[in-house]
Amino acid sequence: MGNVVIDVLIRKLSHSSFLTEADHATLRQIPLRTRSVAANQDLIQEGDRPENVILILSGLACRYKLLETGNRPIVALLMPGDFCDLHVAILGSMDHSISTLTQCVVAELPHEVIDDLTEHHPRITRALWWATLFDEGILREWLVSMGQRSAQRQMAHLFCELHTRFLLVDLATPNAFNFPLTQRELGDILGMSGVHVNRTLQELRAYNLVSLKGKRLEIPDVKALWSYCNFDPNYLHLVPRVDRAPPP
Amino acid sequence: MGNVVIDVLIRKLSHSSFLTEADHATLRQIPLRTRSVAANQDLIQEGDRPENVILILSGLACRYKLLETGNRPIVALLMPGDFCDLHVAILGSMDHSISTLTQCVVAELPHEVIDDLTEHHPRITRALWWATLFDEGILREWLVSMGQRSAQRQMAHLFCELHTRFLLVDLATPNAFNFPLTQRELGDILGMSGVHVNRTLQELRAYNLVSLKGKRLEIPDVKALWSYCNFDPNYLHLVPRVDRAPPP
DNA sequence: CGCCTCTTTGAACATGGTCAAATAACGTGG
DNA sequence: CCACGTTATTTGACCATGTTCAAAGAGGCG
Repeated sequence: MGNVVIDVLIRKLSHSSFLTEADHATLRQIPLRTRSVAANQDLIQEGDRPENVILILSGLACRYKLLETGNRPIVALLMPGDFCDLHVAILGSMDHSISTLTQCVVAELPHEVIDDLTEHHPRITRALWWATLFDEGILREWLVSMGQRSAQRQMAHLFCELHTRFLLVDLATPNAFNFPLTQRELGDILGMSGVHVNRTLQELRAYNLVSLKGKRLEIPDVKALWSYCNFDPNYLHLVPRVDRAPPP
Repeated sequence: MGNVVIDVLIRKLSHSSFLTEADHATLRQIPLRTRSVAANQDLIQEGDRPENVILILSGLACRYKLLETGNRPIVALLMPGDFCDLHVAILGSMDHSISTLTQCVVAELPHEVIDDLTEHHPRITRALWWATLFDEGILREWLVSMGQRSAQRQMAHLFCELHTRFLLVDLATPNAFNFPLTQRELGDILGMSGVHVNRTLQELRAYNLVSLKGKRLEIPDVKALWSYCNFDPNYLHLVPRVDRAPPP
């Protein structure tokens, strides 16, 4: 019964601890138009005023800005369960572009669906707001990483974060996850050249902190990696919140 | 009649183009408890679960994270009209701290006020949401700046942004604004050492792009500064939005 | 005046970028 | 399955940008 592809959204939003079973049912009743998109295709471009809200169902995508230099800094990674452009309903137009990094399956939700949810389902609304603030916390942490951490620790920190986020949507094992990006793309995320990404990666490998081969990242000792880069997942707001439990 | 100190909030939110005169009146009726806070005092600390939402009425404050290294990267500047912690109502706890940079006057709003607004005033809710997304856009741009722009252009870009933001709340002239930060603090924003801030500033001065003396920043030729760093205020979403005008 | 903080300067050093080329991996068509 | 072209990874050498450490001026404020 209902809509099973949206389960990945439910799985993510459940970490906000706002949703009830009834809300899950509501979400599962949303009619979805899904489509498959090849790798390296723009889903949305800067300046667009899209009619639909796009939800990633599978694959990896990114937010990026195109600079005059030709560089293409990546300012966010989007994974299954993430919305691309919830905020366009409020802001009116995109201030950045979104592209797939791998082949993706996405769902398109008409704005009316979102409007209806925000009108009639306060708990779901809060969960959606939680999701945008989740993204904002990540953005702050990336800014700190970029400004303050060494290349090695910055990269290690990113790996810790991605591991945690992939675990959220059941896309990681306790010690590994698929990491389909090229080193060049990883450099666009970390703000460093492809060459330096390569050297940094080799150092982390030499320390036995990670191994990246065949598009799969293995973390032999998660605790060791966490402590190497002082990873504290607090900014992801996943711990059970003691107060403000969802109303019955 | 009503509450004049909240005008700075109204002035900022008016740029979202969601609010009507009736909404302005609603906001002016909010009872405010204001207090003055000295410079360099924490308003909120990481991990706090504050009862009230804090609104800056005058002065400058910042979001920052305290690192193991003792460094204190600043991840946002808060100016009059900005909320400190709207998102705590959703996330439950702070993932960063907030400190004053100068003496500030702040207002404290009980969460119930926010809850009431979000319950009964959809246009105000959208304007508040707009404000959080405004912050997120800035965060993305800071990330791009940090990762991609040279020290000079990164600093120039920050000055352009601050000038624009101060203009929004009538705290800048067409060519200048008060800039009370030390070079060390500016370094915490830009992710560079105090020494390098000094040298970078001197270069911008030598190019006649800015002059910073006596805590006041002058921009002799705004267009020149914009084009020097390719500043495009699009990410601040201030242009009138063609669709989705506020309902009558 | 005297103290403290902020700004400025210099010199040595470290980190990461750029350029160029070699090697490896991947996908496609034969 | 192999040959080929293409893209990704790896390596080396040199260069640019920004850091660190140390110390000298300038300002602000009691």
